[in-house]
Amino acid sequence: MELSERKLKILQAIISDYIRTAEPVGSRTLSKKEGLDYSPATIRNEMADLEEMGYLTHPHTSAGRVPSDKAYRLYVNELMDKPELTQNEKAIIANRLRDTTVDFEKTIEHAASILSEITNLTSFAMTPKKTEDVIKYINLLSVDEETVVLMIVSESGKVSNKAVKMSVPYTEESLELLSKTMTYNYKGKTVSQALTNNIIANFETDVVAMSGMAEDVMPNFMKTLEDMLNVNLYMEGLSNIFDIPEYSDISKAKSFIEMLTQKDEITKKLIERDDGITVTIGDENEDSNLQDCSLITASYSVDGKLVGKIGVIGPTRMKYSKITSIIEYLTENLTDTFKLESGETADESSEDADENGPENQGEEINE
Amino acid sequence: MELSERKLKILQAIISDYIRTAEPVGSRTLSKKEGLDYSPATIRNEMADLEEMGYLTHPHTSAGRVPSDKAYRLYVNELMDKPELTQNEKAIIANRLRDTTVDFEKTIEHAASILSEITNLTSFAMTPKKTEDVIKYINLLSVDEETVVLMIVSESGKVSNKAVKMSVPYTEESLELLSKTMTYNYKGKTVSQALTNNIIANFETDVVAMSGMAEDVMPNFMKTLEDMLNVNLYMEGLSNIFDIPEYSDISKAKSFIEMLTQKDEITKKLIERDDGITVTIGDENEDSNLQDCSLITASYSVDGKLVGKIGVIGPTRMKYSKITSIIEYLTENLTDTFKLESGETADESSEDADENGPENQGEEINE
DNA sequence: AGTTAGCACTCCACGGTGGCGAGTGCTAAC
DNA sequence: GTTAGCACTCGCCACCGTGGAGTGCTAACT
Repeated sequence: MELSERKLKILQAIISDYIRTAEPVGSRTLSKKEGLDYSPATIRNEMADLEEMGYLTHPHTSAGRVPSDKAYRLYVNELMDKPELTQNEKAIIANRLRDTTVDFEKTIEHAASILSEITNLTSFAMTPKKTEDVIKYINLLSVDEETVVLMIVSESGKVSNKAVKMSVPYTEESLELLSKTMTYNYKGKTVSQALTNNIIANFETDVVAMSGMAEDVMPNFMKTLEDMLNVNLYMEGLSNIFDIPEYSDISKAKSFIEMLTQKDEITKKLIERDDGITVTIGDENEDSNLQDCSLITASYSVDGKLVGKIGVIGPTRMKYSKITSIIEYLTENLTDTFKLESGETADESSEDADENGPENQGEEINE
Repeated sequence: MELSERKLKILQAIISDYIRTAEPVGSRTLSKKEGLDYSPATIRNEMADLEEMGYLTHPHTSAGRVPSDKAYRLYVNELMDKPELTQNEKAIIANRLRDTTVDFEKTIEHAASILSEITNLTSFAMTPKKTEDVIKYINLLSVDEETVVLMIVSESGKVSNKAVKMSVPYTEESLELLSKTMTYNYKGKTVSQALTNNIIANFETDVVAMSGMAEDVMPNFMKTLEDMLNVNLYMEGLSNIFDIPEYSDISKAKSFIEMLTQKDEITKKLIERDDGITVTIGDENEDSNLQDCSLITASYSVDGKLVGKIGVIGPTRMKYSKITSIIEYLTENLTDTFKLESGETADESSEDADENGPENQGEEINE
């Protein structure tokens, strides 16, 4: 059976009505809609067809129709119109995003919380996976007789460090030599390359003279590199999931929250997802705990390379169009921020962040 | 009215029964208990007295008795016996705690998750408030023509850094001079002292020759110091709160989770709490969302000075005795860890962490 | 052939009812 | 002071019965 013009219209009406009200939609309600000037009976016939085709379901005989995941998929792919955000809405997002005084991590966390507040959904944001980050600079710095600080600076401007207890005496000169040798050996390599290259072995043969120092430093070097690969996940608005009617059942809510709080799992899944805006709806999600939810994620980039993810999780019955627009705009903004400022010095704007007046801060973007 | 020996016995029996079963306790049940060889009627009389004195309540006429917060308080203060953990239980905690390969932050997070798993409650752990941390060392390091890295090392071994974009040209020598001057000025001061001293103003007058560089560096210095004051809060086992019968009501559960996920608020409250083991029961908590819960917190220290907190939140009906012992042991262990290793190099044990065999890892401490 | 009115039917939601069980409070006897 | 006995209270639960919303089908209409 083909999806006639009229069927599409009806389907769209059902979907948007259901998204708005969370109530099954009946034929009478629909027939009163603008642009659907048919009797309830006619609409019922069409709905029966749509149900047969898998676009609608029926909680029980005498209830209205509810869109299926298949219907949402059609809606997202073809039916919905993605509205441009208004200037005002954009200003709210941009202002709040700029209103971060601290570092990169905090900005990401902040972005998640903005997203959650605006959408009234649970949001999350993942810092970039830094596998491809390139080592720029390695330095060892004397702190006291037995402590040095190992410091790794990467092309993306990230600085990682670790205090190292030295078991052998050292001089400023030997420290500098070791720093230079390490920089020479690893500069230009990505973090993951450096890690796979079996660093320690290489070193022992290369620079026998200071093998004692290297023995102290290298394990810490590896650990710091590993640390640099770590991805942080921030989650905000967790309690919003209680607005999903499916989770008014406590045991379901519990297992859902259990799943969401397993950051490692979530992170893995986020990494696997495609870059760009990605929507998965209901049973398109593998995880059984997610089958009543939809996920919208998008990626932002840092320095044009490293890719982080941000997104929301909510009921399949969510405002796909609006939310997609919001996330799109938010990630564009993030990417811009991290291009412009090239690294950590992203905070001159803290003084004039409220130039559009503080009255914008608390507003909410609706509909 | 006095609390006779017999009343205390009955009260204790009710409390421990109720903690175990979560069901109101009736007179018949009690009279069958070891050591309470009175008829139900006698016990009923005593219970009526206890209720009048405020130690028991009554969900409704024909239900058994339930301990009041006042009763729990009495129990915690006087009635309960704090059992020493068995060697096996201690080994489980110690082993799992040692099984952290990474840094300080991760260890704290790990401790929270251990605590949550063992107690089946929601746990949290706060990293120390570093107000009292003493600045040991400040360094500026050239990365490229326009970027330097500012690094602050503290007595407790914590290293903080920040990449700084320089708006004026600089030489290695001027960098070193600035580092030395800063170190000279701030070494020995605590982070909070340094912050209150109006650093920037001081500097402009002192070292006119490099005021351009200082103008770039000082704001970042302040921000980094502020950053050092940040306290991180980790929370684990959030979903365990659904086991509290009070929160089988969705709207209550929602507002509860809302409260718990406001990290700033929670952090503030944790900081305010006394050091050492502290138990607050039900309505002893100011927050209205916490009035059905009890909180047990304890403090651990790092380097003998900085104090962090760790604790659990659960139903007033929790196993106070067991949980107190667990938290006590855990914090002792944490304090030891951070004394021994003095700083960041806390990970040699990663290889032999499972010396007692991996079969211990999954076990749970019951009763 | 497509559309519509009419009607019987289905099923949920909701409020009331009655029996059961657990546990109490009181009284009177031990 | 302790206990047995008994009436009473209340929550829980299962069981209606009714009302409303919405459907599917059929037959009539355009």
